[in-house]
Amino acid sequence: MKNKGKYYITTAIAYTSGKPHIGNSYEIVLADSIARFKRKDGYDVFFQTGTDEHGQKIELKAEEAGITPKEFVDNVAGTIRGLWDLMDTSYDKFIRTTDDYHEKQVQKIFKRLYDQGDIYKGAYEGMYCTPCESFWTESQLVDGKCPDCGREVKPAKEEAYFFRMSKYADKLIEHINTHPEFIQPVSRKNEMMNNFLLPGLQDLCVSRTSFKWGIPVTFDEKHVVYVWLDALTNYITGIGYDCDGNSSEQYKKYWPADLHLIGKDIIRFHTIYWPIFLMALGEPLPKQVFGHPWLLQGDGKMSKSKGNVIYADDLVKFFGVDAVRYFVLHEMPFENDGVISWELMVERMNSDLANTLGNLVNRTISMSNKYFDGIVSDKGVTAEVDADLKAVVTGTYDKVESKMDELRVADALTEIFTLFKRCNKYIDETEPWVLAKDEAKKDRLATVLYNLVESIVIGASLLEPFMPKTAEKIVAQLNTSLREFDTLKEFGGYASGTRVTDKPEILFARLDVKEVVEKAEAMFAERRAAAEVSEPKQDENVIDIEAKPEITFDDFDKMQFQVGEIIACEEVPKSKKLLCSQVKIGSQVKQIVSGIKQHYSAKEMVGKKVMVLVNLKPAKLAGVLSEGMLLCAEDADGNLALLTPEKDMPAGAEIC
RNA sequence: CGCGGGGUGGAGCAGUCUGGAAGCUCGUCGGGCUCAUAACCCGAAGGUCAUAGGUUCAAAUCCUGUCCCCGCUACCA
Repeated sequence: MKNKGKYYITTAIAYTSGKPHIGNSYEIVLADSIARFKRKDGYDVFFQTGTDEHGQKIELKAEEAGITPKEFVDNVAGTIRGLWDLMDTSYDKFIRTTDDYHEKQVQKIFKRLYDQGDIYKGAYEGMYCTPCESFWTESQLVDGKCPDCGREVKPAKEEAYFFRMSKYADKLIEHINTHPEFIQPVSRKNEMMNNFLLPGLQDLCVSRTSFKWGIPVTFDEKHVVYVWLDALTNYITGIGYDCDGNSSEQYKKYWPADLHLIGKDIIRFHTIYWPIFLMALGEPLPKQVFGHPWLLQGDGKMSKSKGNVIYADDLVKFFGVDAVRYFVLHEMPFENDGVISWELMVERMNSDLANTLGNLVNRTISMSNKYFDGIVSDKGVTAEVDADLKAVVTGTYDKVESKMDELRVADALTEIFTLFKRCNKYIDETEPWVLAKDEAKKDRLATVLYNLVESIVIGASLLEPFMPKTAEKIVAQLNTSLREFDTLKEFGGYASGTRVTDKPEILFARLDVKEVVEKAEAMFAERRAAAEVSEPKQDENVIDIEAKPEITFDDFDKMQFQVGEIIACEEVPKSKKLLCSQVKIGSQVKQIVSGIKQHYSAKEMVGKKVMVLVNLKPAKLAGVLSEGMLLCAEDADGNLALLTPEKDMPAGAEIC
């Protein structure tokens, strides 16, 4: 295979806040199939993946678990790496953002960008809600109050470091315009341009003081480096970038990356901030960023509380590694999200893997044994039908390669299965069992079987990057080895006279949908039960909420509660939650908007006597004026119940 | 009028950028075959491409309006 040059591919590094589900694991398999394909296709490939381990969320999770952040991420990073290995991925480097060399470089980079004026110290100004410890912009405020808790906010300043994005915006726009392949798929390019670049880039806050679990800024210890600046640089630190100019040979060879493979949700970071950071460092930009779609669970939302989250290792247990690889690669379309469900998984497994591929290999080997005692030889007795078979088989490599060039992995797989389907058809066309009955056609029969074996070997060789173990198994049964890509346009490489195995192994057994679904249900039920055990005393009937500060009687006395009678109620248009009620309180009628549509219909509200906070300052909700508040009790699941007097009381009665 | 994505035969999707005879896989029905994992091969039925208009010789594809679904955001008083 001639060397086609270097190819550096990366996945996004996985955030170590918890075990990734199948939707998150998809990316590594996709990247792996591309990396393996490129390697076989003559590229000098470097494939990097890893974990992103800093940030407030992790700090909190660790605290909940009662361990240090480092212990927490060590644990999760181990799980993630285990999953990647389970999926048989061939990464060359697994980087962790807590690795020494990485942290050191991030600190140097931060310092350098500061020294050269790209990062400056400023103040994050906004409205601050003390109890929530959150900053809000004017536009986020609701009626001048904290959108989270509704309490007063006050203007505040927090010292922070900012990156001068605006300085590089024009250069980036220019780059994107002159490199149409930079952002893939193209539809994302417009999104980035229209939403962020053209309206004008804001400077990015690149340091935090609100938590500790991050890389400290060397010259200002109160601050830690913003997670994205930390995380993105893994792509260069992982291969030996040095900020002082002493980068490794490896870095000089592989950078810039040929492909950053990422989820569509983080395209902004990779196509705007990351290139700008690189510009500031004077490094070349990655050649391509591909934002792949998501794999979603079809039968209901994945949720931990429902206990129906599918993990890669669950699927592997049921179907085996290669079947799972095949499924995620095949089912994932190019631009829109894909669906995964147990039913679809079984369907693919049965029709493609068991019927088309497994059965083809099995029947071919069986016939060779039955008719020739396992010896496969080319007797050179051809017929017209052979030409089309050979054309399809020898033409597949080009088709697969061109699909892979466009990163259309699912389509590439389909091309390979077209080859296998063509083989099945060939068996029907040549009818070996008929040939076998006629001694004079023995040589033709031998040739037919030879053609099949040869076709299967070529198909298996193309399949290797996607299903490595299966490809190996196939050629092992045929007593040969996988071919190099540059031989795949030639038909006839299989050594005539080779003996295939006499006991063909079933590659993929057919599965029963019902059985699989039942087993999956059982597994989820078990998982739910285990979760309940490990979280004891979450007593269903007792709810603890966060304590608020103590108040005085005077505080309490400021609030005026009265019984109100709802005399009319209607839904607020364009709103999912709001009902607008006319409430009679004494002699007056107030209009009150409440977020209870999901629990009460407008009709059943009418006539109820409820507890009302009367002297709340009026506010507009979804454009509708609300002059008070109906009081409700809320349980842990968010179910609401209106409070009504235990005995009938007249509208207007004071509650005290 | 918050932002974005989507609505293509029973199911899952492609095709939409760059208009030019509606395609793939599964399922269903009929036929063929028996080497094989009840697998394989052939054929058929089934779609007004959400909907209403417009541009065009020609629209799933471009433009406009409407309806519905899904994320995010959000009004949780």
